Amino acid sequence: MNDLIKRRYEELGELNKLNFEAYAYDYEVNAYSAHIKNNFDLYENKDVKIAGRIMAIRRMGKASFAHIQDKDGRIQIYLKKDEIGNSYDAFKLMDIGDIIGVDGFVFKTKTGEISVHARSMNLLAKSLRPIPIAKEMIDEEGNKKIYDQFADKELRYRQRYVDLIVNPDVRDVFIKRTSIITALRNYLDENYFVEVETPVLQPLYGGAAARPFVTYHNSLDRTLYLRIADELYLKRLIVGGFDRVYEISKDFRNEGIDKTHNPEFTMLELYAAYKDYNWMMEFVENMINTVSLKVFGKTEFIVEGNIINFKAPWNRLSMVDELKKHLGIDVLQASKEDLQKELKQRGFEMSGTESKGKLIDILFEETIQHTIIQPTFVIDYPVELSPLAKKHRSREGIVERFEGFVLGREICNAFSELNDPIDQRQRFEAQAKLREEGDDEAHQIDEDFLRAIEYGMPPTAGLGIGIDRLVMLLTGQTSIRDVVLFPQMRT
RNA sequence: GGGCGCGUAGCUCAGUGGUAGAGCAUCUGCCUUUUAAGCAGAGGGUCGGUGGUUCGAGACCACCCGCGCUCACCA
Repeated sequence: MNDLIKRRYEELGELNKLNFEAYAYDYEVNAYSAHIKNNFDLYENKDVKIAGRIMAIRRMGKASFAHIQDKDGRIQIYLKKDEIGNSYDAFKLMDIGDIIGVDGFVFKTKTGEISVHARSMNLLAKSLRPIPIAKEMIDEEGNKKIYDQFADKELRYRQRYVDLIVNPDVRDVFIKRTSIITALRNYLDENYFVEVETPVLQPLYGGAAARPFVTYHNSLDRTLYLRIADELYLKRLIVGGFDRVYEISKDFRNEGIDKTHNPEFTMLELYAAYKDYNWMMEFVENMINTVSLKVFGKTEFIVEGNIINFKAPWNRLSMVDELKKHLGIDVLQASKEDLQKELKQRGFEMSGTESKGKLIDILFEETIQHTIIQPTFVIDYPVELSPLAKKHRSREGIVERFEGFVLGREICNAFSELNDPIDQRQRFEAQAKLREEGDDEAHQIDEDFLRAIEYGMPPTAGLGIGIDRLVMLLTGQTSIRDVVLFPQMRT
């Protein structure tokens, strides 16, 4: 044990001798730092009870100043030996990191800082470990400078509780995250969507192209999969007569971890009966427009030096038309070999097992996708890539599907849902064939899902939005780890 | 999984083969409106781990662990 920790255990004993309980049961808080500072005229000379963690101490013999941090920020407290007696001796044994309650009146110091002049002080929880304290200073231009900030990313993610204590910006991002999700929920609720919960443990996984986590149920004696998507269960509910459903929940994909991928991530999926993908495009742009106004009061964001505007309506681009325009290739007419040749010329390595749809997808990703900066719906995807989407009503070989892109990154995926059970069976069979050929991300045949839509599923529009990535964009974070409280780490 | 980089005090970092350093934090003393409080003094290290090279390794070499960036796969 290092000396800093040993010291704190000793102080704990000393505090007990002074009849100071190190771990209290409660404290009647009636004011918070930010509210006091923002409403000084209401609070001046009024009594308040505040509580929080000591973040800085300036002792001057028989009087001391300290900053304590509560849920909203920091406020200074002032303690005088004359006035708090025994508690002042206890305060001498306290450290940065300890949690205290202060009862006192609000005043302004000589230098103008709004503070609480203590009448009494209670220890609520003794901190036994030193926190990586960062000192703050406001320079002449009013900019906040932080010294020795706790910056080691590994420690910040593994010990998020410490990160949250010492890096206030981190807390702000997560509060924004919650506000975004709340705003999405409100918007959906106002539009008559019903929030539901569907199984995380599934006997068959589906609804996306991805490798699953595999687990095992002992008493059922069978393999179960952690869901990779909610889609097939939510559409069963559309069959069951819910007109509009949504679910916000974790999906799990057994893939690599990087800046934009965490193995468990939060997905919003929603389905609306009697609507198609054209309706859904308007719905999405209005939803994001509304949410950004509600949470941030604006639709314009500066992300990585680009001004992004989420104001509806967003651009629309046809994937096949763009490829024809920019590369002069009609991907629908072109053979698989033509596409392979085209990609090879551009220097892309292929395994040779890619389907034609996949080749079109690669071509699009490599040539056009990264040029899309402003929020844009890319429409009309090849049928091979979209086994759950309805065929385009007038164009051969493509489906009624769109993905939303911002800054070259996908933020949502949607389609007119395939409700023809005969077509759906054929699509599943095509996927099964790909699977046999070694594509371990190809869709499994879900007989019960087929059975469900054989009862009849109304025409339906469906949408999935990766919440983590949406939060990244709106809060300006460049790593998914900075919008997930406890990101996956090697153990 | 591949490539590049990093790991030294609680935190942030110096230290290019010869006694392990700084600032903040901690401790002692002084200080009753300070604010990166101040002044004077003190303590604190398995230099990520294991081997190796060397008279001598924090530094050089090998392997391992962890993290970051990046490429591949995916949302």
